[in-house]
Amino acid sequence: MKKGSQVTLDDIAKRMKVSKVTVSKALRGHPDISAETSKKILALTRELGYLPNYMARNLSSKHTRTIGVVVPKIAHFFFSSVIESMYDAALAHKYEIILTVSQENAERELLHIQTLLSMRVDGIIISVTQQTKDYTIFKRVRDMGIPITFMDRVIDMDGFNTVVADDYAGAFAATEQAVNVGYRNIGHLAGYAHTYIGKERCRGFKTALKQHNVSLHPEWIVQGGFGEPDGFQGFMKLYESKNMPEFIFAVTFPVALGVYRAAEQVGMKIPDDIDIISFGNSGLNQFLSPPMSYIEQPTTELGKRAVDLTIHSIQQKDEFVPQSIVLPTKLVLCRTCVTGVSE
Amino acid sequence: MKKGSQVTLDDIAKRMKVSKVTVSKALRGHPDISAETSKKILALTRELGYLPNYMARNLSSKHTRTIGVVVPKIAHFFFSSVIESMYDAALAHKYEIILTVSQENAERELLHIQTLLSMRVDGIIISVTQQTKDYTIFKRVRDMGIPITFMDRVIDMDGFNTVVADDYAGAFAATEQAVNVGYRNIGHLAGYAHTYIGKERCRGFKTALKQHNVSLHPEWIVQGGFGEPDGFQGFMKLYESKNMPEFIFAVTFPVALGVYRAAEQVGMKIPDDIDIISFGNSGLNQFLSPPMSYIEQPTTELGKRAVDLTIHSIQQKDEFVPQSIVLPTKLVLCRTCVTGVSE
DNA sequence: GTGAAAGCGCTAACAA
DNA sequence: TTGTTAGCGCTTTCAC
Repeated sequence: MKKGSQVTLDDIAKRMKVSKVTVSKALRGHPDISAETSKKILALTRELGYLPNYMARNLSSKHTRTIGVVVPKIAHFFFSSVIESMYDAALAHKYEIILTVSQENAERELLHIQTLLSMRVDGIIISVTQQTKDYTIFKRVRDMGIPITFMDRVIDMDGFNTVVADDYAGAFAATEQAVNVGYRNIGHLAGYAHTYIGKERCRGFKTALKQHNVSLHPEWIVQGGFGEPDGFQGFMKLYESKNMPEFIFAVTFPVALGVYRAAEQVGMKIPDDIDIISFGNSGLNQFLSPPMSYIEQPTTELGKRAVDLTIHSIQQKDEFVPQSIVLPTKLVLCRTCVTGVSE
Repeated sequence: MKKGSQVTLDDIAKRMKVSKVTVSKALRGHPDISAETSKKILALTRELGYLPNYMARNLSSKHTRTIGVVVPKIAHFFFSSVIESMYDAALAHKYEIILTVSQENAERELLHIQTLLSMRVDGIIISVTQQTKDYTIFKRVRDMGIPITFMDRVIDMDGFNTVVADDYAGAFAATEQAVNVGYRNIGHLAGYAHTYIGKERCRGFKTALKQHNVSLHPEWIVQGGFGEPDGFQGFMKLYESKNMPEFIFAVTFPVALGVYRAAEQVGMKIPDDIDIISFGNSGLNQFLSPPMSYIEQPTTELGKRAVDLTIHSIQQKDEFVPQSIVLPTKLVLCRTCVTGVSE
């Protein structure tokens, strides 16, 4: 049997001696069709192994029950968790997810958005790359009437759905915890200042210091990316400056990992020689030595809410009002950032 | 602007006062069209922000340049790495990936395959769930003439493409290493015996023991799943039997993690009280304490080869010959499975 | 409750 | 080099 020989609506219609319209309606549970004909059609359909051709269906119906997703990375605890929950949420609504990966590359991101548009997805969920600066495509998508929701890595422009963790409050809580256990010399490996999460987490950090009258050392806020190598380099930069803080607030879990690796390399013990807390974690945190305290991100919730919101917007179609969802984070204490300084 | 108002081939054709066929050909770089008209068309196309409607294109062209992928999990180091490399490989061939997640659920797996079929993907790559027993859908897909390649989690039936790591040889090497450093009491947390990887890894384990004249204790081969909790339980079962091996070969990295957690809980030190090696690893292995020795799986290669092979099969279309690719693994030594027993 | 006609946006085959 | 005709498999609209 060749690929072309898939059974079609017409085949079923002919066998049943009804029109294909009847079959089409029966398959979609349209109330027009009598229970009896419906049942017969369903039976034959199953027998012949009929599978509707979505291309044809979508072409005439003008919607695809499909959501396009663009993420910067997959092999990354945060994103893989979020993505997995998106798939679950979509399934619950009988929507399909079309996932694409930008690999932190803005050009590739644009390409993927165009592909998703060509696939005529009903909505788009996106976590932008670290270097996304051109927002014209997003405006264009919105003007085309297809809802777009930004998740976690949002952009600083209004008029779009956003779903984020409470980056500010989480960073504040983490920093405050460090202060509470007695640290006064606190640094921050901060990621990129031009991204939303970089900005918000840094703001939470600074505000917490100020509110607790702890002096802020600008040279201890080091910029960089959000990955493990960035954490490593950031630590090294502090280390080589011969003027290290006692404590580091890492902007992401991978950055914190970089610190673990760097500390090991230069022979500093965590948490005694250098203490740390991070924004975000991974399932493997408990196996770190020592297990690190962290701000827990609601990954499952993030994915689910992004999907739910997008579908909601799709269904509103006409005048849709952009919504912003901010999800609470949680401070989880393990074996860092708990003892404080022995003065 | 509403969603319906996307610009179509016809719009461009009318503006250009040519037929839509000309435009269609120009867009696809068909040699029929003169360079000059082509250039003009491309320019207008860009200006109007035309994006081809893949539904329509695919409906008439009978292929989609799309590969459906079904995996049991995403938030898992092995799969997320493989998936990421699949995306890269597909991009290089200008194919799209439609990813679906079975969550280790055979029913959901079947559902996803049907969806992919409805989407008329040109080929399918699948890693089956731990409980997939019904192969009729796979035969059906094959009979429909659409290539299907199994990756890592393959089935025991011929006539399909397969891409796997050399599970047997890897398990053999791991076990042999344990023997070489002096262990004689060696156990195996083995996963499911009815799966291909479970079977092959166990076979490698047994063969290595036999070949080195190390006696095999059936009670030290404990079945279970491939996840972290399974490793935990497996360890506990051994522990509670009051008859523990000195060494454990873990069938997967998550299983090994379970052992780490269990050992910590009962107060046994790795590698002194109980030593271990695992099949597979994760980027976080170096942060374990102690870092574990492991059999490295060629995740990137696995993903790439699966995609390449699938596309190859798609392009052969007519008489396609199923191919089996076995990729070598590598023994990586860290701080377990290196010292051996102090007799 | 059922069906005929039209068309979704595109490509394939063939003419001109 | 360009255009005409037909049709992919389905849904929609409206008539019966």
